[in-house]
Amino acid sequence: MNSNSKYPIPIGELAKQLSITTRTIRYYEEIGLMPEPQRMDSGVRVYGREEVLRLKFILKLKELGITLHEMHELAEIYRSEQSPEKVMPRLVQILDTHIAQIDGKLSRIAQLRADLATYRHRVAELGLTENP
Amino acid sequence: MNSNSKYPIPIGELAKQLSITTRTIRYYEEIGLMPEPQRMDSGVRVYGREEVLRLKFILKLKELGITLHEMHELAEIYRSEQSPEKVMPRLVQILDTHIAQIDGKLSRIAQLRADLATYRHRVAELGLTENP
DNA sequence: GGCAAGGTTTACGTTAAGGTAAACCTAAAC
DNA sequence: GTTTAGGTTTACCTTAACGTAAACCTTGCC
Repeated sequence: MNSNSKYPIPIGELAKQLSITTRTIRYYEEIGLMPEPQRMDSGVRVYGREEVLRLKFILKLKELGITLHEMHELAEIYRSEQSPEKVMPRLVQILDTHIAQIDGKLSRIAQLRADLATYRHRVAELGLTENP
Repeated sequence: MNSNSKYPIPIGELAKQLSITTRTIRYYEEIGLMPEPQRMDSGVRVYGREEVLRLKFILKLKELGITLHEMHELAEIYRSEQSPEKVMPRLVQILDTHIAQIDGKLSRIAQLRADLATYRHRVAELGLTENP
């Protein structure tokens, strides 16, 4: 075991590790999703383990289609309640809403795809043409 | 049977019927997704059955997450090939791509939801907090 | 000492899919 | 004849999530 100085990590390296840009990290700070980090004497932002975990979670949720706005809402709940127990229901609710939407869209698009395969010769009638 | 003058239909009524705004219809024309329609003497746009079908199809695809850009691509293929047979493969391909993306997202988000239910008490570690 | 790498802040640019407003026209209604 | 409803074009505004550029600073390196 080593206290292998992985942390604190400067913004540039963190960005590189997560395959995002420093702009993105600063942007999340700008809109209040990320906390104001420690700075080096030169003013460079450096991040600790906590903040890195938080950022990773943000990226994960984003990848799943949760908007930064929704995350902000969750962060607000946490900030005012200081309890994960209060955050969970809302997070689950948001996830369920997304799941429902995605699920519906998936079945409808699959249905359309099936219809197209069956009625291949009738594409024209679906309106992709101006000539009957 | 009546030639129940449903067509040609002026832009305002069409918009109302489809629950969109006239701006949207004009926008689709602007970007070349809808053809330039007939006009009344006053200059008002009027649409025939063909164009209405086309617009409905556009709205359907849009609802399913197909971008206007992708539709434009399909329209281009049709315009140059003049054959639905040429359009179909690309349309199916686009749909498949979307299905794959949606499907992946759906399973990942469902997985996260399940994880949250199981590790409810560990939300903090997921980074939604700044305090270990 | 000088420059290149990598920061900093401030601020304007971008994309998608329209919204909204201004200035004008015309047809129907009162 | 003038208000009202519904068009027309032109053109700037909006939101999300950053990109990009300008002007400046600090640190390591030759």
